[in-house]
Amino acid sequence: MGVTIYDIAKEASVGVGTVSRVLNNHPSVSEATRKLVIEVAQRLDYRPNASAQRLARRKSRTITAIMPYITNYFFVELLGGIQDALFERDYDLLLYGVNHPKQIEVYLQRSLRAGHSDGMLIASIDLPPDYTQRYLKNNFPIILLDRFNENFDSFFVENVEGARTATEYLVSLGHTRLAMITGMPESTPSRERSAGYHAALAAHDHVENVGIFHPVHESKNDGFSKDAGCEVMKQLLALPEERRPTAVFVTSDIQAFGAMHALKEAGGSCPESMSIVSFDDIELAHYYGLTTMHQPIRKLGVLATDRLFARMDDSSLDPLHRRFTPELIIRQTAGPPPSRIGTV
Amino acid sequence: MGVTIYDIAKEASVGVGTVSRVLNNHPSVSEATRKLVIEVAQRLDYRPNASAQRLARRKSRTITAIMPYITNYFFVELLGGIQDALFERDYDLLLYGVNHPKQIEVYLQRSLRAGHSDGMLIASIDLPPDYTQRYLKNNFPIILLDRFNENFDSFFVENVEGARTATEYLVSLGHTRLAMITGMPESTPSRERSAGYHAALAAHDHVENVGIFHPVHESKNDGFSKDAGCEVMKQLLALPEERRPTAVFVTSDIQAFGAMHALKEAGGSCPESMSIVSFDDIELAHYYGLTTMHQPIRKLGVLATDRLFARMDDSSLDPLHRRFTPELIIRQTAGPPPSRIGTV
DNA sequence: CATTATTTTGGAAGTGCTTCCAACTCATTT
DNA sequence: AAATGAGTTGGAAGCACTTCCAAAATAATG
Repeated sequence: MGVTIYDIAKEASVGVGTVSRVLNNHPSVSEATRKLVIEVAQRLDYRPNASAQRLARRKSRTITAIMPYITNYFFVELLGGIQDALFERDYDLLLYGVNHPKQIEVYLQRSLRAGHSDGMLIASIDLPPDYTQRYLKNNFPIILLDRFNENFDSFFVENVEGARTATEYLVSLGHTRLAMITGMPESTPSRERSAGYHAALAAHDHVENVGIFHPVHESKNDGFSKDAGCEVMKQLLALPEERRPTAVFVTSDIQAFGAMHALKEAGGSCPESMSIVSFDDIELAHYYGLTTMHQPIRKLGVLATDRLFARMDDSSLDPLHRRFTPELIIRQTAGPPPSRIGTV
Repeated sequence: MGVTIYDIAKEASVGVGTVSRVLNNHPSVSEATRKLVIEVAQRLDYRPNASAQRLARRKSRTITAIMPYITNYFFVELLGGIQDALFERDYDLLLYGVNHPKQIEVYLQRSLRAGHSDGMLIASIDLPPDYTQRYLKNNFPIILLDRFNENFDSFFVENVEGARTATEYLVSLGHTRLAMITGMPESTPSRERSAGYHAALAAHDHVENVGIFHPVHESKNDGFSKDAGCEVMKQLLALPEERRPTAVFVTSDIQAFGAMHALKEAGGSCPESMSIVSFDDIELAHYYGLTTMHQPIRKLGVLATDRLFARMDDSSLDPLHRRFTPELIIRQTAGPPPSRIGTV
C-alpha cells in the first residue's frame, strides 16, 4: 500500500532501525545518514502510519473528551480551553459529544478499549458507579470537570458557594421574600445550587422563603431550558401578590431568559416588578443585561487538561479536587424591591 | 500488560483465530465455542486494543473534522449534525478546532499521517492549493463544508443567492438607497455575499447603491464580530442624512448586532430609522428579532457526513457539489423606509 | 460404510512501527 | 600495536490484532 520505513531503508541502504531513529530524532545517528534518510523519505513521500506507531509505542497521543451539549457557550468555551492545552503538546482530541443521555454508556464503553486514548476528560456527567470501579481498576487517567468525585481529580465550580453569593446579593438589595427556580430537582446543579440558596436564607431570619419551584412537565436537558423557566415563572405569577416573591434566584441563565419572557408577557418588568439573579453567565447574559454568577469555564478546561497530562506522567498522584469560585456579575436584572405602601 | 486474545485462546483452549472470529461476530464459529470464548473474555475482563485493530484492519473507524470556531452556534450545530451521523455508524470523531489560522497548516499536516483517520470533513476553510494536490494524489476521502472546490465534494450554502434574496427583500419593502456592511473584503463570505448584493441591485435601476463598507481596523475573525459591525455602522451614520442608506444588508448576524448597537447609541432605532437584514440566523438572532437568512447548518453536517461515508466506500465517485439555499426569516429589523416629505 | 460436501478450527503470515542488543567502526589512549 | 571507549548501525523481537489457508471435524449423501 503506502510507503513504509522498509522501503526507505532499502532505498537508502540502511537498516529500519536507523530509519526509525532518524524519523524520531534519536541522537545516535550520524549527520550523513540522517540527511540521507530524510532526503529519501521526502522523495518517496513517506507518511508514517499512525496506527503502527501507536501500537509500537503503546501510546496514542490522543485524549478523549466526553461532554454533553449543554449550552453552546459552555460547550465551546470548555472545548476551546481543552484544545488550547492540547495543541501545544501535539495531542489529538477525540470528542464524544452527548446529545442524548443513552449515548453516555456507549461512549464510556468505547473509551475503555485499550490504546484508544491516553486519558479522558469527563465534563458535566455523573460517572456511573460501575465505571468508577472500572476506571479505578485500570488506573486509567481521567479527570472530572464540573462534577465532584472523591476518587478522581475533579475540577468544578463551587455551586453551593455561588448560589449562596447570588442569594445573599438579593438579600443585600433589601428583598425579604425570595423564591428559587430550578431545573429537575434531582439534577446535580439543581441540588447543589438550591443547597446554597437554603444556606443563605438560613443566615437571614427576616427573609421569607416562598419555596423552590421546578418544572412539572417532562423537559429536555433536565429542565434547563427557556421553556421550563417560562413555565415555572408562570407558577410564581399565579401566586397572590402578597405571597409572591420580589426576587428569584434562577438556577441557570437559560431558564432566566424564559422567566423574564413570562414576566414580560404578564405585564411585569425586570427588575421593577421582580429581581432576577441566575447562574452561568453564558454569552447571551451579556446582551440581556442579566445579573448572574460567572463561571471561568475556559480556564477550567485548560487547567483540567494540564492536570490530565500530569496524571498521565505519574499515575500515582493523589486525587486533586480543585474548586473554582464563581463571580457575581452585576448587570440590570436585579434591583431593590418595589417600595410598597406601608414600607419605609 | 493487558489481557490479549492469546491469553483468552490459552485459557479457552482454542486458537487465536477462533477468538478473533468470536469477537468480530464472524459466522463460522460453533455456538458452543462462541459461548465459551465470550465467557472467558468477560471473566478475564478483556478489552481489545484499538491500535492493534486499526493496524491489522487498515481502518481506524475514525473521521477527522477540522473547523474554525466561528460563532458558537455555527460550530456546535455543525458538530451536532456530524456527530449524529457518526454515532449510528459507530465511528469516532477526531476534532481539530481552529482557534488561530496558523493552526490550520499544522492540522492538515497531521491529518496526512496514514491510519490517522479514514476520512475528513473540512468546514469553512479555504483549502491551500498544495494540500489540494496532496489529498487528490492520495485519494484521501475529504468533504468540504461551507466552501466550494471543484475537485472535492462540497456542501455549501448559496451565499450569492442568499444575499440576493436578502437584498431583494429590502428593495421590495420600498427602499431605494441601500448599503452593505461586510467583514474583511477578501474573506469568502464577504466576497460571495457582496456579489449577491450587486446582482440584486443590478436588476433594479431605481435603487441607489451607497456602497459596500467594511472595517478598516484589523479585526479578529475576518471582521465578523460585533465590534466590527459597530465600527462600520458608525461610518454610515457619519454620512449626511440625504446620502445615508435607509436600509443595509449586513454580511453576518454578529455584525448586525454591533450595527444595531451603534444605531441605537446614535439615537436611531431599527427598523424605524434604518432597516437591517443579515445572514446566518444564529441563536441570538431569534432573541433580537433580527430579520436574516437562515442556513440549515445541522442538516448540512449530517448530509456531508453521509456523503463522506459513501466516498469512503467508493473512492471513485465523482465530486458532488451540493448547494443549500438559505431561507429568509422575517422578524422585526426590516420594514418600509421612513416616509419623507415629498415622497409618495 | 465409504465418500463427498460443509462447517469449524488452528496457526502462520501479515500490518508498520519501536526498541533493544549485539556488533561494528573509528578515534583515542597506553 | 594493542586496548579502550564512544559513537553508529543492522536487524530481530516485540506490539496485539486480522485474515487466509490448510487441516480437522462433522454432517450429508449414495
